[in-house]
Amino acid sequence: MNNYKRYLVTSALPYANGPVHIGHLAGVYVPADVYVRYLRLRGREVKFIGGSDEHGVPITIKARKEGITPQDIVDKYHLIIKDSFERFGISFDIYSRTSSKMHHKTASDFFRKLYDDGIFIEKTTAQYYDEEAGQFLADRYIVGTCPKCGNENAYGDQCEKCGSTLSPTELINPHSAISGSKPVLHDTTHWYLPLDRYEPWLRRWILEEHREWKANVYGQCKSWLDSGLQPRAVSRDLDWGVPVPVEGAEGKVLYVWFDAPIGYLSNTIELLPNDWERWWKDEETKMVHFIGKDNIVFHCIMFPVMLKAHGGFILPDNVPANEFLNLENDKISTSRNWAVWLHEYLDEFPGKEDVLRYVLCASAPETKDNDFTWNDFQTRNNSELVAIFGNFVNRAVVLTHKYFEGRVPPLNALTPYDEATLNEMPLIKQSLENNIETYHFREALKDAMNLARLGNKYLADTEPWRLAATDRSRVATILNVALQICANCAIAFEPFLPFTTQKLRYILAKSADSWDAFGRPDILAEAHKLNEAQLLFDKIEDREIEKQKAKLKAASKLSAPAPQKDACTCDDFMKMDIRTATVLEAERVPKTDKLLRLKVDTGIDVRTIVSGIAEHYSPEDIVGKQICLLANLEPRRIKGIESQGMILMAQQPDGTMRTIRPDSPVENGATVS
RNA sequence: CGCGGAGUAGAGCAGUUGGUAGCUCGUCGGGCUCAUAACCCGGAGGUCACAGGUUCGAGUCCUGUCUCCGCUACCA
Repeated sequence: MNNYKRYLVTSALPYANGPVHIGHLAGVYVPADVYVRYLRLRGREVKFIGGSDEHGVPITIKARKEGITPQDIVDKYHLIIKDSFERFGISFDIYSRTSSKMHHKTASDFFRKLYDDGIFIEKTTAQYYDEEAGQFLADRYIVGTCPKCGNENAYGDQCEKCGSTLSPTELINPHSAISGSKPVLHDTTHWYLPLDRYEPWLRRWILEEHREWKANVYGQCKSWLDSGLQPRAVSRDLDWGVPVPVEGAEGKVLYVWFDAPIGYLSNTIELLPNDWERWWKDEETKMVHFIGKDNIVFHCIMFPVMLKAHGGFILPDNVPANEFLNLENDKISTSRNWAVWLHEYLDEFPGKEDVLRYVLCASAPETKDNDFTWNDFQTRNNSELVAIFGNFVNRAVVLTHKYFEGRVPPLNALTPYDEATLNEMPLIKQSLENNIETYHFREALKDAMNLARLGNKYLADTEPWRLAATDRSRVATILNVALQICANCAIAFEPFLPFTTQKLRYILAKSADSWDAFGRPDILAEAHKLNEAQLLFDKIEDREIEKQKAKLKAASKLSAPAPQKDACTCDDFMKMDIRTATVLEAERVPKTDKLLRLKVDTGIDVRTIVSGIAEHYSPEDIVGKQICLLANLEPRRIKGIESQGMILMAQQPDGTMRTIRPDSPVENGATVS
């Protein structure tokens, strides 16, 4: 199984339009770092490649919004990200960026090679163009009325109200989400990677030769392959990115998903300008991509096809994709600021890098989405790191200082129980190795913790403190065994908790051991002098946790009111006929989640209104209630029902809605101004 | 809508080829006192999402249903 000579490990390139948060860490960087640290410790040749992904539309939008250049954005976040990874101990051999010269050249050459080999299909299509902003619009940045349900805020690719998939040209009254202007259709030419031509090869490579891939990865690939692959555009009309290296392709750049994975290659070349080929072209190199589940198709379908089409490159041996981490029962969201940011954590919990590494690894979303809570963070620190691991080391070292002046006592006659305990260590080592090599990092970490548990149990069962006065020779043996377990912990935890093991080695006055020493009962020599005991971990108090919870809530845009809209004139407002009305009847619109069909008395007539409030009001709640109504809104058919007006609702930042109504009943049809 | 993943004790997870449901935390009881009131032992707690089916036997295989997540904005 292990005939590989070296390992090339990549982790998904974080997108440089925001800092790194715990979701990124748990999904990708912590497992990848554990893996490479383990490999290095075993003496394997390994390179760990990372970098920022700095191209793509969202960065240009963000820049426009903030009135700065895309380069300003990526410079800012690249630095924050790179710095926070370093402080957190993510041990990249290189952390570079896709805006680098090397990457531009590599990606450009890569594209050009495929172009010259006639791999691409060239197609000209009509796309919406925003003349005011001077750019073509991605589907998502075109907003208009859904032709199927009448929702005015449907996106160019999908209507979120009725869920139907759309193309931008189907939208009624389309307008640009960037400038608000009406987009026009312009012809544009793009290059497509014909994934379909590689389908038979992909089927064999993945479905037959890589059955060992994780269920989520394998299943997703199978699903894509079974539904048939389509050519995929690899260029975009945009002025931010790697220019398409073809005559007459001005104003076009490589699609960010074509460009980004090449970043792994560029960054390797940057790291090893004279030696990179060994890592990308030699069949004896094992390439592993650590990613999140949203990236599966790009790393398992697109990038391999790119590498295959280019020729001469090895392919990934495995793509261990993780699921997502939630935070306090809600999705992590950059835009809503619902996240724990790494750089802030590092500032607020100095010296506790390993606590976060531990918690994220112990509850990593390996098989399904998982939830990070601050309470869980505290519990894992206090009842696992402090109580099991830290406490065991402290007991062993304190006892040694107390009875043997801090020198490792001699190992005298072993009891069967001593031997059984020592024999456990190689078994734990074996299990830990198996788990890491099969990407089961949660279980591997549990193995390491079992070593500390073994130590605590050993001390409790042998009770050296009771024998101190009567059988010094026996106490010597017990403490020798306990200290050997400590020394083993210093190796076992090294991939997971590098800061802690460094501290532990200091306490043991020991330089780093190789992995081969793990499992051995004689790592520490007799009479070896230890340093003073110090605590590996500190308890985390309730108030620190409460502080974080409060901070999260306060920072989240959930609690921030929406910003003020652009100014409007009095005339604009007076055009609207807002009046009071009473709900006479209400019923759910079948097969919808959000819609209620209401019959209301407006004072001038009784009319039907379809309103998207079913998630906030049940029909019984609202019948008989007085409400305010925008009466002269153009009628619109929603789910086949004509809606003659709109009910005024107050929407809170968390999305919940309440009706607006007079504080005491008024006559129906009273005008509101 | 479709496709993929997930649904196992209060919480977080493991259950490989079908053969007595396990682990960690929490909880309750006991022990110990070297240790950051930490540690060790024991108990309680599960109709393995739901409904059918195959089988001597199903958490595991088959069929159907429900819920969450992804593919589909920000984003791992």
